[in-house]
Amino acid sequence: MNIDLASPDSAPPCGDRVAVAAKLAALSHPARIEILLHLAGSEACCCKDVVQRLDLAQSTVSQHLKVLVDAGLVRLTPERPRSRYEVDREALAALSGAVSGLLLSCCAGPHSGPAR
Amino acid sequence: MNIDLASPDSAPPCGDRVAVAAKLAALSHPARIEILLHLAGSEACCCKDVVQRLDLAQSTVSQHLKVLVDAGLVRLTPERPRSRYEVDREALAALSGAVSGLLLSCCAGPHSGPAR
DNA sequence: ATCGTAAATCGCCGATCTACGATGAATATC
DNA sequence: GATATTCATCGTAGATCGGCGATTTACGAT
Repeated sequence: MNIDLASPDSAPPCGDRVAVAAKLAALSHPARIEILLHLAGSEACCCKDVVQRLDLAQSTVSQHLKVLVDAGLVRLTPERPRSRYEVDREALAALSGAVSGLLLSCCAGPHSGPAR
Repeated sequence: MNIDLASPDSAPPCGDRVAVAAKLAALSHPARIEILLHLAGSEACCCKDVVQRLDLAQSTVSQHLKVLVDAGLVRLTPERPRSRYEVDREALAALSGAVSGLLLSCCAGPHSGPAR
């Protein structure tokens, strides 16, 4: 019943705690953070680039990429010679805002929360 | 957490990513997000409070709290009648900053340097 | 037609997570 | 002492994750 309606910032209310948790789960693996940073560092790159950089098997990297794509943090363009992966910068910015909103609201103290 | 990422050849913070990933893993469960918000809403509260709020078994809640404590997001004062849990606001603020920095740096584009 | 490459998928395993009930320890209270 | 409360821990079952090799798919090139 703790549905905070008065979300201060632009962050949408609470129904997305599950959604935020899902995206954070996608981010909660060092290899995937590494992949994200690598993708962000280049315009777009293919699976093999990531494999070479990460010292993981190709199948493993493909799985990690899939996790990121499924979470909506990375966009996949399945072109034929080689697929192109690129970070979804809007999604990352939105997630950044959501996480900050969540964490900072926890920092704010017992006053700001509607939980009472 | 088995992390053998490949070459630490990159100068940027790398042990850091593992630490951030670990904290995000602690946050990547809806129940733990809920717990964090609940703790943030009160000065300090005990396990039983959370149990009543979350409709989970006491042992399960205790486990979730332990995850949050181990991740350094919640402080535990094991007093004897009842232990006190409270959010570590500094840690949350720091994590917020780290995550924002990470995500926004990914948003910045093929940046730093002559990447084209 | 055959080969090689890039990527996705499958099957498998060990490890970890989530949840629960049961048990045990420490402290009040009667 | 007996009892109740609160919490941590143990053992468990089932699900999911992380990793790999092997296979499949879809091209392009020879």
